[in-house]
Amino acid sequence: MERNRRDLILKHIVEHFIKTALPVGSHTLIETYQLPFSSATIRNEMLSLEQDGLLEKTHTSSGRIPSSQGYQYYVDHLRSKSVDERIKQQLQVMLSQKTQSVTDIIQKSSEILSNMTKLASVVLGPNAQQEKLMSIQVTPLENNSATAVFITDSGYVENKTFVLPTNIDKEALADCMNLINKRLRGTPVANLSEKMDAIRPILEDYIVEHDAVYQAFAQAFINFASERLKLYGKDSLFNQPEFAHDGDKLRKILTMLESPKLLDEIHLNKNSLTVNIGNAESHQDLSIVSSKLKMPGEKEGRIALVGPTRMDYDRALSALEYVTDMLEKYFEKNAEKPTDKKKEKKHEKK
Amino acid sequence: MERNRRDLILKHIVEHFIKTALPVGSHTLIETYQLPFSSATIRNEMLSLEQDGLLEKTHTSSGRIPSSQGYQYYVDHLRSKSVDERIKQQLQVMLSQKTQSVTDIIQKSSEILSNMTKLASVVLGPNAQQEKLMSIQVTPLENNSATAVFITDSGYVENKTFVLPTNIDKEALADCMNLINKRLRGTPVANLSEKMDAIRPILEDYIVEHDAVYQAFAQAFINFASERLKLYGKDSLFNQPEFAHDGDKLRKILTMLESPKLLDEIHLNKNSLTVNIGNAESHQDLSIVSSKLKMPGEKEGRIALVGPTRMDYDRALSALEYVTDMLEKYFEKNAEKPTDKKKEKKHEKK
DNA sequence: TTTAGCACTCAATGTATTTGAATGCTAAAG
DNA sequence: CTTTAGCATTCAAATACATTGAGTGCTAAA
Repeated sequence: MERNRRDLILKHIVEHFIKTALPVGSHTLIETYQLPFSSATIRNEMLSLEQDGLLEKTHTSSGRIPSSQGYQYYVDHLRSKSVDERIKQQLQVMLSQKTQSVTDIIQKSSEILSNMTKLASVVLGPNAQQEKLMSIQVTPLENNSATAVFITDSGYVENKTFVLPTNIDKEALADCMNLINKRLRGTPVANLSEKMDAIRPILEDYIVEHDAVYQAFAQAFINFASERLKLYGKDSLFNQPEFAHDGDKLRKILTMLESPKLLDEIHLNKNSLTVNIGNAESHQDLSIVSSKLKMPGEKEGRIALVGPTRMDYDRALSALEYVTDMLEKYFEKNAEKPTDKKKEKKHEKK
Repeated sequence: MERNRRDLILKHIVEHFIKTALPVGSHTLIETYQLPFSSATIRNEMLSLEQDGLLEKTHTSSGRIPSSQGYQYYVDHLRSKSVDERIKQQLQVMLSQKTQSVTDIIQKSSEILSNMTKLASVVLGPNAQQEKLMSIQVTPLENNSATAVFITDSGYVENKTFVLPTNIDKEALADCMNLINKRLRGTPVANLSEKMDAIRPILEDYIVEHDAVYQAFAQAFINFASERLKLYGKDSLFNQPEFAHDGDKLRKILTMLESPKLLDEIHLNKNSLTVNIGNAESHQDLSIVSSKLKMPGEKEGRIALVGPTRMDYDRALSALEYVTDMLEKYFEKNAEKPTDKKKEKKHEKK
């Protein structure tokens, strides 16, 4: 019974604070939640919770707000794990559409998540070790330039346009690219840069201005290696009251969202589901909730939700859990499906 | 003489306000610029300028700030047109690098502009009427999916991955794509959507799951048609004092920067160089300075600088003028250069 | 036409005072 | 031993009020 009351109070404080963004006092608590205790009792419990580091005060005579630990405890033991029906619906509708690529699906899921939780959603693609180069194509354009297009096995495309001082011989180019493709196909994109040395002689053999091509390739490979990260619903954050009147804070958040630090933080969340609360140094007032996502082809990505420390963790976590679960099931189901080897209609040349 | 003094005062007021963001009073003006008139004289002139709608007061007994018209007059008649040497240098260094594509050059120029002016820089690519489709390639991936890559004549790449419920016959696919390429090459991307009907029968002929491909193409064509716009140095805006303490305003600005309205505004600037000042409705406190840019192949783009109404117009305009001038010269020069028809080394098959 | 001088305005700043939601503690009641 | 009533206390936030100073407009003299 004792433990129960303590938890109940903490739960209410966290949830009330999440709603109002205002410190919660003993009196408010009794009134709004009709608790059968006196304010003094609540105060005693609050004192104890504070001593255990789960609550904080903004000043000596203010109400309490949850501490990082308090949020953590709430997330681990107290939240209701209720999934918004609208998310279920939207996800189902989305998944029922046919011929969508994996990327499409993840992107749309991420948008749904962001819309429903009003948080920014970050998608981290499979890392450069897991992605393999599928094909390189070079298309000559006008003006002595050409575009190189690189595709990975999961359909990620990188491209780079470059200028050749001389016109390019299309046949030589095609031959050359065939060779390079054979050499590089299947290489994890992380290792492409190392293989540059290997293809240089091939380029030299076929193309006068091999250096331009070499540079273009090198550049593209570097881009490939840099983490693929997509951000959705950044604007949701703007509407959070804590940032509304503090331009400075908002600015920091936005720079944070585009900085590599964000990635580091998400990477730190190794578990399948973790909460990372406002660690003073890197992202004050910012929390990250993230979840691993198994993708087809033994690949692994991550979806994360980013928002103010005072975010609705129950909502965010439940939504995130639900969505990643459903996606994994969907991917598994579609992988099982016997790869239909039926040939395409053969077309007789006209 | 009279006209001169008037102009001098307006010029100083505008420039002082641009520096300080504070209303300028008669006394301040004399002191900081050592003017040989009494404060009363200045006040008389200021009154007259105000009556002509070039100055404004924030309250009855405050100093003056320039009105929109005031800025406009300043820009048209008063600014010094001095180009920062650092811009000249940086641009020169950048242009001296070889084998850069047009896009690279424009992108880097835009970054230089943004850095030097501390404003956000917007690049508007050639419109969908000017860009022509160069090539379509479909690459099969694993998991029954495939990626279609579309390239325009100036090297802009669009791609779309889709899933085919059945495995794809590579030969049929290649034949089919050859046909479609022949049919569509050279089509302005704006007109691609219309031509979808024409390619449907071809797809039906060759590919069982033609609908998936059709959808993917349609989607990519829609993306193509949507304006290509790049934004650089958005963060520069954060550091502007007017936005620092007003999260709400900052938020509006940022949403504005990503909204299609921005495009409309830039499009309205038909002249080669115009200033568009804080029109109450769409973008309060925001000004756009934009310039046409002739690109190789009879194409036309636009570069714009976006910042607070109180921006350093002289600096911004001079920089923008200088950069677009230099780029156009560069493009012309490189077009003149006789297209070197020298063949590539022919490679003997091993 | 210009300027000195003066009365006046008003945002910004500073200082006190009040208010009220909260606490902690003590002592009595359950 | 737990709960509660009651009371002194704290402190941010609101309110009111006075002060300051940079600015104006106007008038009358240079």
